[in-house]
Amino acid sequence: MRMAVEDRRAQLIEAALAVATQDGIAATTVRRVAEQADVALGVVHYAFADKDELVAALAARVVEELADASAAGLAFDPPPDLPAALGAAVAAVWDTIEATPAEQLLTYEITTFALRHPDLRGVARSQYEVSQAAVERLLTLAADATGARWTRPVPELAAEVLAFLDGVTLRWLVDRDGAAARSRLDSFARYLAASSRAARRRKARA
Amino acid sequence: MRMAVEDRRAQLIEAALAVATQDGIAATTVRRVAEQADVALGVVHYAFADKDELVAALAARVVEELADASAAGLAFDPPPDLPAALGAAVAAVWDTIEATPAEQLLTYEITTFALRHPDLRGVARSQYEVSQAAVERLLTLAADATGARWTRPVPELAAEVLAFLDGVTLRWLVDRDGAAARSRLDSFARYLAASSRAARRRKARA
DNA sequence: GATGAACTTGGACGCTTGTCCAAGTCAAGG
DNA sequence: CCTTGACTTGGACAAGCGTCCAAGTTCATC
Repeated sequence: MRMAVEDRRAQLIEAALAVATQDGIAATTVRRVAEQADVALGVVHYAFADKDELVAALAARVVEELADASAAGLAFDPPPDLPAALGAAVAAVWDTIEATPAEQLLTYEITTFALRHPDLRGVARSQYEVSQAAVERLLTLAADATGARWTRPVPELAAEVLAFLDGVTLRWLVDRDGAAARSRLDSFARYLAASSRAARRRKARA
Repeated sequence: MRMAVEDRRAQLIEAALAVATQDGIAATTVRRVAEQADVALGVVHYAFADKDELVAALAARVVEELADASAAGLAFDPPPDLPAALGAAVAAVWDTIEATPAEQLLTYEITTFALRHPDLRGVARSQYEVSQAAVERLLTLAADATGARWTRPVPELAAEVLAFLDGVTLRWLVDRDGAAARSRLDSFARYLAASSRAARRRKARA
């Protein structure tokens, strides 16, 4: 079917994402992408100058998806106090992760791939920028909603949360022990709550 | 030069390790390995039936190196108390990591690679088994040396340490902010120390 | 010194990869 | 209707890949 080149690009990026999610970056060849999109081989090189350009677009798309998923993680139940709110947030985030192992694996693949290709270093950086910002928002929101305050800088806390979450996720991809992962996250959530001061009844101020 | 087939295998594994460390698994082709070892192409297939067999041997070698590095991390200064001991241990481990970024990256690459190839799943598992055991030894040793006791199961603590360390390392590979990494690890070490009871003067008992 | 097993050599093979292009098809504007 | 620019097609190309093998070399053993 005939398409405008920008629409074609979008379609091919989705196709590349599908292939990469299923079989990894290494298996994401121009031909596989064309086949997935049900398109002639030449079309791909009409829409993208290089394979590198396609891969870069794919990487950017993965970061975008990461941002979407992070944003979705911000919706959690009405929390009574900070510890409970953190627990709920952690559970929500983890549910998303546990439901999408292939996407998580692809994220790590993109990271290592980017580290091997200097021109994609920016991609790896933006992965962390996006995630860091999302966690900061979540921490701030949790504190605000419960009227508590963090006793340490939120960016530092967010970086630690992110590191822990990354490590737990990667290990879970290997051992698939969801219960262990949840327990580790809960433990960390309790630690985190220790870096906050409870509300002092000034909830009605705003 | 003529060699026994097992020596040849060892040599080729080292060559493969060198190539993979420098340019990643994707760039680790049979030809590159042969060239690195300064050996004819056919030699590789005389020593290994498959490329898969070579890669499996490489992966095992990386795990082995991980074990060695972990063991080396157990040697740290005489600690006065547990928090200080943990700080010293963390610093020692981090020094090793920061000195070998390419090796760290390769470790993550091996993990994701193994996750994409079901027959290598065992490799990914043993990466964690080795690291987990090393961290457990380190935690036990630190407590023993300072006469303190952990108030939570060591395996749980070790798993959390490992997750955090993994996450911090991966992020450092991307942003190369060593100061931030150290600060995060210190923060976690303090949290860890909170899961211990100080010595009660029964040091002379043993 | 002859024999046979162990190891090396260099090249060939079929396949997949990214890239490229001439010719064809389509849709819109004059 | 015809022209023009945009998009598609199918195949070709060289390079790199893993694999294989027949012939050559080396070395220990008898």
